Amino acid sequence: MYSVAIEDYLKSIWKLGSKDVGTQELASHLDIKPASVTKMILRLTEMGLVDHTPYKGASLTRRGELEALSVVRRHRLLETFLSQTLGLARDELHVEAERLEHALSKELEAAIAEYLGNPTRDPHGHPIPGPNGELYEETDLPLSDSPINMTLTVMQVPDNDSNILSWLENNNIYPGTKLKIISRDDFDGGINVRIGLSKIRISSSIASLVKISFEE
Amino acid sequence: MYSVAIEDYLKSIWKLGSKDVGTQELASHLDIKPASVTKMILRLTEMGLVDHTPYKGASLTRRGELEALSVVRRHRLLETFLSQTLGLARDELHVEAERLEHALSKELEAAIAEYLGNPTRDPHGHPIPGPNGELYEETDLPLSDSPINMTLTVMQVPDNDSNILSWLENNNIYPGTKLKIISRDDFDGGINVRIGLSKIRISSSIASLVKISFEE
DNA sequence: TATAAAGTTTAGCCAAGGCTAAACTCATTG
DNA sequence: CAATGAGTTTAGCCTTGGCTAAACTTTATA
Repeated sequence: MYSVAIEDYLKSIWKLGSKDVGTQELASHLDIKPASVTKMILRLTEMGLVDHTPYKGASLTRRGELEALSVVRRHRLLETFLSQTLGLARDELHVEAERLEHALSKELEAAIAEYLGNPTRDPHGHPIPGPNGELYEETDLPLSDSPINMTLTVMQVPDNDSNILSWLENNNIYPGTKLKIISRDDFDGGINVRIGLSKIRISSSIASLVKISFEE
Repeated sequence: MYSVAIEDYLKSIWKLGSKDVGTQELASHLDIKPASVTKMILRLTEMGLVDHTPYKGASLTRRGELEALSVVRRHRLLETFLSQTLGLARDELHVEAERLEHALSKELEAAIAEYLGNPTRDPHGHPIPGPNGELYEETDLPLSDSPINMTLTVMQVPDNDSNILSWLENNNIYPGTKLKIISRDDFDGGINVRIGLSKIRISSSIASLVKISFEE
């Protein structure tokens, strides 16, 4: 069993992408100082969870990646479970799962997955890694890059910003929502969309966090 | 928010009774060394959670007691929740709740309590403290001290020993079970009981951990 | 009542995981 | 191509919460 701190580091590196992650980038993501990150990265390298090139950055080894996926799996299963059983709102899920994920045994993880019918998406539409780190190919596209005048299905909303999330919720945007882009504003990339009968404008920064697919 | 370690100390002191708890007793309950306990007790005293008389023992202050009750509440709510939703067996509950209890926010605690209809007993029959530390009077009696030839209702089984617990379960002894003591063996205090159609013998050590009431 | 045993505390060590301040690297860019 | 500034690392410190070994109390017993 790895410590909470180690699990958080691995999860953060995983979220920040497959390429080398910089010390500062990681530090701000974890809300700690760069010097602390360097120290921990050395330990993680020692443990074989991370590859580190000084002054360049760090990336997960296969072992580190599997551990990160395990944390992400627990997180997303918990979000799904809390949503289904307690009916927590989408914008409350993240913060609760964030702490519980570190206290979930393999057995309880399995029981929850079983109870939920082994879901592959959490309530935000994010894919849930399998018990051995299997993660299906992501084909969802950012709404900000999507074509005009096609019917799009929202597949994912962000999970970690409850302000954005409740704004989206209030505008009926969540996984499953159908919408159509009417036009794009040149000056700032904001888009105007139709959802059912209403039209709303979505800023490009938010639109880049919403993922869609073209399927029915 | 107190650390996991502090919550565990307070819970242990609470479980070990209202009188002064000795260093060694606490150490063995927490499975750490006495010297470590002394050090932590000094910190807890400093924090106003514990009263300590050197070479005599420690007891909870009111603040410490309230915090302990909060941990116990979370633990027992979690056991109840995991039992209800996932159908975990009574002997699996304790160990899972033991880690989750430290990661439960006030909000989630409230949501779970609400979902369960504010239960006052957990699946082992132990009373669940209220949100402000309210704990109703315990009137349950150890089975080992109970009178012969009366119909008794099992109210509580232990929560922390899965061996005993699964033995009891296999013999249909759990909260709600009706039974009658047929006789008591003088030589070791073991008792012979009738449960429905079957008769079994219960050792005095186990019988002292099962609590009953005389109600219907 | 002196002393041994049992229990408690103190002193000092260690690892984890933060921090600040200072030193170092590296990619610019004048 | 030297210098500057951004980013990274090192050095050294701190707290938490364990540990062992040694010192100290208290209690029980001879």
